[in-house]
Amino acid sequence: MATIVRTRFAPSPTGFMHIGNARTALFAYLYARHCRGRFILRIEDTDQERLVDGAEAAIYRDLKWLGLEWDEGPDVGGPVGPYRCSERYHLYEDHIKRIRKNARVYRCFCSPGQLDQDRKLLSSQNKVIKYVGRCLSISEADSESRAKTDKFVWRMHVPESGESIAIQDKIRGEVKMTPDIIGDFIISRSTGIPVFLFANAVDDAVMEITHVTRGEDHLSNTFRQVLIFRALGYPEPVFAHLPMIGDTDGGKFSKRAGSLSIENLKDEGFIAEGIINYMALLGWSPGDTSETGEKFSKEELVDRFDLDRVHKSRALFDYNKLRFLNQTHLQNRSPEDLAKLVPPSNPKWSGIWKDAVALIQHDISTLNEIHKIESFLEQPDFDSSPMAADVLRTDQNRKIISQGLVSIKEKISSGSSIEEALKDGIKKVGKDLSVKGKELYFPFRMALTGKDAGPELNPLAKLIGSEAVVARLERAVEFGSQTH
RNA sequence: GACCCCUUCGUCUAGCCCGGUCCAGGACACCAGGUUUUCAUCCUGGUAACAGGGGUUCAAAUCCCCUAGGGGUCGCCA
Repeated sequence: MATIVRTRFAPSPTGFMHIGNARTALFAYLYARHCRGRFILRIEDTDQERLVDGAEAAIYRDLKWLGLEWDEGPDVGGPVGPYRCSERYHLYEDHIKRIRKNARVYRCFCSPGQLDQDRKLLSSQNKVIKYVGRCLSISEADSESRAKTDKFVWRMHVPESGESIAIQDKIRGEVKMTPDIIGDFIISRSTGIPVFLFANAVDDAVMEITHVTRGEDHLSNTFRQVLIFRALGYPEPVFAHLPMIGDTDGGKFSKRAGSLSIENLKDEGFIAEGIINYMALLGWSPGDTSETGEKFSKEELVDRFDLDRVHKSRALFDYNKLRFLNQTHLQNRSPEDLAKLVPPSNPKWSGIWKDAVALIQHDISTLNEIHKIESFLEQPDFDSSPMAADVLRTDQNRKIISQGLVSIKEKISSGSSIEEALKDGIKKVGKDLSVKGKELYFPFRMALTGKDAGPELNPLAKLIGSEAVVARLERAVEFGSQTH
């Protein structure tokens, strides 16, 4: 029986999903799909105090929006469920019992305050900070009787003299740690609920996760989890500790994590294809891209992705590159599609909206920028634009525009389309007054749009129609003469 | 403080395992030129990096050692 690759994404519902979480999910997803394996979603809600209302729903929403569909999870079920840790307590209890038989596990009655003092003392002496072992020597009989009245946690003992513990990491290779600095660690709280370290290891084992992909921040704790796997007699999974993502400002990523949440990015007008493409390139490389470019669809990523090519060092988030990649994916979409996704602010534009969107589709990096086209659909407001005044009030430009207007009107009345009329009209003034290039075109752009940048003029003219074109030019001439 | 991980253009990275083809390639950003009779799009070109120091070798971005810097962990958080 060939073992099927099983990866999981195991977020805790304590807040929004930021780009770091999402990238972890993406890598687990891509690897599973690449290997034709299974991608599992597990909600780690063992810390009831930190649960945030709606956070679990947000996880589903964001993953779905990104297109990272899971094969097993709390909502869809699966063969090794339930997939919510809070519904698996009976399983953890069984495993606590089991580990008591297989390993040195003991009750610890130390209070949190006591433990805190211990750590401070150790720290002031520049010693390794770990549990001092105060409760290790309590006899089984004493332990049993104290347990009836006192609060206690379960600790797993780590012999100091043991061999160094090695883990196999798919990204970092073999990583070793000597056991004398690990210390006896808590596996179950005084409430009876296991800590993350334990529940997470048990779940990964029972759910037969073959590849544990997670952030590098878990690397140090992995050694304890390996001890748990061994004591329980479960095979160890392959670990893949992903590099962290840092902030461009050099500051801590978490400080700006809010603005880098998936929800926020979506609100800013980024599309799933763009975000997926960008995240894949953060910490992973497809190799030589000089032939292929860096634009990849999710399917192409599934095809190429492998944990072997994940980087070891952390990557800094680069907003510019996200925008660029988002733009390339935006250019791929049909104008109809985009028009539907981003409706016009004013329903009166519904009829021409698709064509309007087509006009700026290639100039935008986010969906929200589509609305920029709306300002070109209205008569420009010259009065509030110093630049328009500068341009339209020169003698030469007034002449250019008014002569052009005459030609354009003639063309229209002789049956030309507005595009043709505008094009030929401008050409004619250019010839008559022998001006060309920017000198010729800029006055018309300003007269028609009131701006120095925007979509191509001829298609825009077609979009707004001949009446609007004439009206705008007339208004421009009038405005240009006001102070003369 | 201890331990673990990391270190190629400003940023993401290729190359590193299997030393020579690398006075280090691509992409974003930036700058310049071209196309579009403006801007943007698009095309072409340019600036820009092997953290530092020792070794090994005919030859090192690539192998070894040290130093420095960055990150992570050390919680009845995950």
